[in-house]
Amino acid sequence: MPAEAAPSKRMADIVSLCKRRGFLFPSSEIYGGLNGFWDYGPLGVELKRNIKEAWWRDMVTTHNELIAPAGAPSAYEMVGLDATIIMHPQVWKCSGHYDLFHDYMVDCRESKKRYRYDQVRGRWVEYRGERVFIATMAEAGEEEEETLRRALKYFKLRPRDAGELHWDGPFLTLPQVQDLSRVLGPDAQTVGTLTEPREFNLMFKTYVGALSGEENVAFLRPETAQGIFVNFKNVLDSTRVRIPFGIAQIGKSFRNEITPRYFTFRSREFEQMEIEFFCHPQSSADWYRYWRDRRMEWYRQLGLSGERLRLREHSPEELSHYSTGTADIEYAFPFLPAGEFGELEGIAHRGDFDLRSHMEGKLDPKTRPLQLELDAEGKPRWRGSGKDLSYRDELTGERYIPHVIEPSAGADRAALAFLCEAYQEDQAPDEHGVPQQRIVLRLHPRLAPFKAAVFPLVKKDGMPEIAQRIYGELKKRMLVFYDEKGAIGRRYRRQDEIGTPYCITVDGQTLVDQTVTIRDRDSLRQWRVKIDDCCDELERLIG
RNA sequence: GCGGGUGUAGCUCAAUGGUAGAGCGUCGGCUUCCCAAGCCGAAUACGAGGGUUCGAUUCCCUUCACCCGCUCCA
Repeated sequence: MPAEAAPSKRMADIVSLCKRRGFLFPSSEIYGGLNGFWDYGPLGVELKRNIKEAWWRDMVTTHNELIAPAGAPSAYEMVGLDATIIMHPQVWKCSGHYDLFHDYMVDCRESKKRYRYDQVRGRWVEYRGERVFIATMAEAGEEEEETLRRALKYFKLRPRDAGELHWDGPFLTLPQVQDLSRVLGPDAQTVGTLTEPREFNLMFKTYVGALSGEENVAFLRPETAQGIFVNFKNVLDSTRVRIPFGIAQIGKSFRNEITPRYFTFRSREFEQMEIEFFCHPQSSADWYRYWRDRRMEWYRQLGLSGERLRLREHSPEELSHYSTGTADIEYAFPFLPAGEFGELEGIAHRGDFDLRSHMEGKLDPKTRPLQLELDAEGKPRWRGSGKDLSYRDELTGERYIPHVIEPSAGADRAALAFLCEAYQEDQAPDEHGVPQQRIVLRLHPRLAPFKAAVFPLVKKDGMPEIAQRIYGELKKRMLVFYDEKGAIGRRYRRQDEIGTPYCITVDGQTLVDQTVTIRDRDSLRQWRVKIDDCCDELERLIG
């Protein structure tokens, strides 16, 4: 193995290749680009399509509902869905995204930290005529001690002088404080460093209809999952599926990320590949384990087999309150510091939180068992649809609200991981047998943009005509590339750099015995096959 | 959002207060060759806006984008 380049260098090389070869471009680049948005070029779109198609094929179309796959508790059904990007605003209120993605934040000019407006708490204190609101982010049990400590420090007093401080009133949250100029920020030394609260809306807002007003505000979906939940009953009523079954969806989602970063890793517009798998509460834990392992295996089989891929089970503290299990499939992207991993996919046991929230109204995820979230007047914070989203088992007569296992993958992150994993610089001999550096994308043949390239060895003796005929035949079955320009070695290298797994070359012997060579990208091995067998051979190799 | 860095051809880089060079790549031609670098030729660039100046790619300001460190991360 050649020594790996430094992470940032390696990532820069990958970004450069993506640009050079047409995998990825900055969005609207001629106008200077747009932060958090990326376009897929001619090769990138093929790669991403192949990823999505592999996922859809493996999860949906080739799934046999008559047989329990290895590791699955039972056989199950899978169907697809394609919901809209803009949905009824109430969807996001009941899903929790509206509250969660709709924060007011204050910034501290001194500490450069940012806080959620409603999470900053503190209390008024007075000392020798100066009245200051000591703010803190400390935990509930520690806030008393913390504010005392910081008040003493602010007034330059010793602990034994604590009695001279006059505390005024109970703990308040920042929204209850009128004048931010007298607030000592949670990490500040001087007062009045907090900015006025500013709205941070992580959902993209738009308006339905020609008139814009608060009446017809809508949001671009921040996840595809909700389209599945709100169609749960439609799917049940129209397809005869029975639990356990899954609904799969691929589609764009939008999040107004505060800090888009790391190439396409954290983009504001991105594509998700999600399954909501509905099952009986009693078997949900088994299904969770099945999906977790199944999804991990999917990445492995498509080439993320090394130790850069890992499965990380969330610790109990990390879990949503209603979830009994969540695992992330993570990849050690080269742009991350050594030892750090970035999420490719999350597999979450979501219980009945989503269906019940859309049924009864938004549930409070902090309650257990889950209860309706109430507003200050004791009324439901967000009303549900009121529709019955429970399921009746026709055989047993049992009626229940299914539990949900959610494998949620990022298509762009997968594309990026496959690119990073595939990118290698190795040595290949030149025409004099001298090793030369070679850039090669060792993409899995299923994912490679071009499955093969077809070359005439030289541009004479009828070789181009034969090669073009082969190209025409292959083109009917797969994406292939034709090239007759320049030295043969150079043509091989060009294909190596874009991950084409096989090259078919028409040479002198072809004219004699109607065979061509097939050259393997990774081993550089060549063998001969009959022209007529070319296509079958390739399809066998690609699998 | 804060701090630091960067921005010149498709890519990687260079030079310069008097409008820019190279390597690779690309295209055309020669070569007809099984793993890029043999020959000839060609095209293509100062992120955007403003200011200073006789003149700005160069200096200043603003802005945008990318990278690094914070912050955020459902």
